[in-house]
Amino acid sequence: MATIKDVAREAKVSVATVSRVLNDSGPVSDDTRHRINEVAARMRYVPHSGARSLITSKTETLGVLLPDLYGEFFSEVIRGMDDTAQKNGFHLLISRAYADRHGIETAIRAMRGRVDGVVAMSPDLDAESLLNLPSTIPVVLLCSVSRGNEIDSLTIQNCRGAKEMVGHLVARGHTRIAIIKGSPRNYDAAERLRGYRVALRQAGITPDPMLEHGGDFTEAAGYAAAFELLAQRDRPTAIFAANDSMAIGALSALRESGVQVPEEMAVAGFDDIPLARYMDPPLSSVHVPICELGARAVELLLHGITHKNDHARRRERVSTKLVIRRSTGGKPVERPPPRTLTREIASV
Amino acid sequence: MATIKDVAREAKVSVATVSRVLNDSGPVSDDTRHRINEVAARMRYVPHSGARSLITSKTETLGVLLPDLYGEFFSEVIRGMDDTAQKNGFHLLISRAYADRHGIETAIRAMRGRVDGVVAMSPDLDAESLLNLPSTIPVVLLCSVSRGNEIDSLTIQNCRGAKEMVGHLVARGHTRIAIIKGSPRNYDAAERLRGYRVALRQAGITPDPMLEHGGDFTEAAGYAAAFELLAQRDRPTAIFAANDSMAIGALSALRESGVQVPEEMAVAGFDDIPLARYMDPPLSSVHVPICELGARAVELLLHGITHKNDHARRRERVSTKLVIRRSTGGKPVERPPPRTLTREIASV
DNA sequence: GCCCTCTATGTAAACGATTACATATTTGGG
DNA sequence: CCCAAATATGTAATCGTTTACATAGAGGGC
Repeated sequence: MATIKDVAREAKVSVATVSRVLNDSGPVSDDTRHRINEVAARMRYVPHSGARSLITSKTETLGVLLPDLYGEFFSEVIRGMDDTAQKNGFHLLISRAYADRHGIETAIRAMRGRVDGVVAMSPDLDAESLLNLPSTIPVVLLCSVSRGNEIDSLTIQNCRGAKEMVGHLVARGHTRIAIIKGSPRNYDAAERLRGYRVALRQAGITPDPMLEHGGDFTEAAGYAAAFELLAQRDRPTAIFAANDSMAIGALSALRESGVQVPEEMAVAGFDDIPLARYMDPPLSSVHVPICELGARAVELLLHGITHKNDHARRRERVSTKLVIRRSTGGKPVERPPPRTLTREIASV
Repeated sequence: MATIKDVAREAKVSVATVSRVLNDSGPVSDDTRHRINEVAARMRYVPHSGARSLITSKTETLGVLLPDLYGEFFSEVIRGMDDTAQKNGFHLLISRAYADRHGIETAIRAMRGRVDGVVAMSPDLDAESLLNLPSTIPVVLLCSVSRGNEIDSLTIQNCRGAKEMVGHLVARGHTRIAIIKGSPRNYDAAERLRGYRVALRQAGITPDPMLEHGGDFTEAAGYAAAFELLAQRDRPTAIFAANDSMAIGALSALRESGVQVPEEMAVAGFDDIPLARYMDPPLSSVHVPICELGARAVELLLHGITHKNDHARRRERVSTKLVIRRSTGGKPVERPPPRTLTREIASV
């Protein structure tokens, strides 16, 4: 593979001049500049990033630490991150890591020298264990906060979103509203549960432990939970699932049980994954701009990297939006946006 | 940040000895070994990977080039890749790139020096344009083949899978079977279409162009396509969608149109995403082991990296499995696997 | 007791870039 | 026409590793 020396030799200049052309630093005559560019292109020269990072102590790479993620969320958050990173000339080094202290620390160590900063998604509530990270590099915490710690963090407006959704159910006359909770030690799950309780209290309803059912964000969990809720003596009239996957599982269970949605049971989710509107009935949900979440996380991180010194630590929150569809008996029918494909759409 | 020199000074040895301990190369007395390990741990020393890769010309990082991907596929394929990579001490540098020649080439160039090999997913049919890549590093092509080229490739058994599904529909008595095709220039889409046609011909049915409807793998496309197919004079009795997302869109459209599935119209998908079984009715599909696909791709790549010289080029294919549920009027009800959560499941 | 072979360690040269500093050439003002 | 300033280019140190080679004891066979 061609090195800068090869290019220099071929163009009959010194390596310094080649470097100047490539980085556009220092003065070079137009003549030499063109010659060097031509030679570099011809030889398909690409600077060795390792060598470069050795001397500049910059890698132009961001580390991304993710826990085990379910479909839509994973791809969307990475999409947002990658777009923003690429726009700024950065690469993404992605790694799945156990969300516990040891896992994250190991992963961050393994990345030292490879990255200029890290976005760590650790929805685990133990985030405060990240307190004394060997945080010699900037870190942005995604979907969790580090108590009392000097780490940037970015979270979803979980509590507000849940509050609004439950408020909507209350407004529609429901008083026995169940929740299918998210994974036990999960930050998002905890916040959504909090929002649920706050909304109930605000409506003068005392949260009933029997109506708070465990879950783990999977369809299977929602499916199982719905059966159990149905079997209760004093059955709820509405189910708020902490994410869409569980809501979809619940819908499936209700269907099998012959329970009409939304007439006999209203169902709501959280996340507003693309599929939500294609459910039967279309699922009311709390829209989360996942892509923007990723984008913003990278922006925060990049800011932390460039302004390493005078970078005030921040905590940001991306806002959610209530999306009401038929599963809560909301608006009539929301049609998916028409799309013209091979032929015109005839009968919509 | 601590360097090898710092450790050497602190442990009162030369850098060579430290290096030997860290890489377990060459003889070192137990005494010094322990001392160095202790010092290194205390100082939180981590070797600078750039410097290391400079001299060893290994980065222990794999590049992953992905096109715009939809949810489930994306996360699963990365899960498989990351697991296998981590097991072998490798990192993943992930980048989304336009699937065309220019995009891939640019992306691969940008990765030079950063990675030891690349998994490029370019479902675009133009894959043969990758012929004369500056392929100085091993490349594995995912979900596409490079015609006549010396590049490893790994694909899904699309044709066989589609054939089996359409065969199943035929076996159930359908003769007018429509297909909602995938994205126009997509390899998987083309192969699934081919399987569809082969199956029809084997059943003595001549493929009807009117029954081959365009699509692009999105729910919206399936939704729109279903309406159009319904509006046809000689309506099909079964719809085979080239992926599950479109099948789900189609189900939604059929529901709105008051068409009974599977009685009036059978529906089948491809991919078997987790949601498929929670649809109404549960969706028959062709199961694709996406995670394994990613894992196998990395295995192939790692083999290509270690046996750079005597590595015979390969083309592999991961096999699919027919999963029949109610949407094609198949078996009775397939229950999701029971899951024990907070409480025991009572009434399943 | 000598020499050879291990074992343990150190020295210094790479690897491929960037960049401060030095040098050579041109330009222009007086 | 001379000198300073600006422009163009080269030289060499440096970043943090690995590793071939050199060196120095220690042990053992004769």
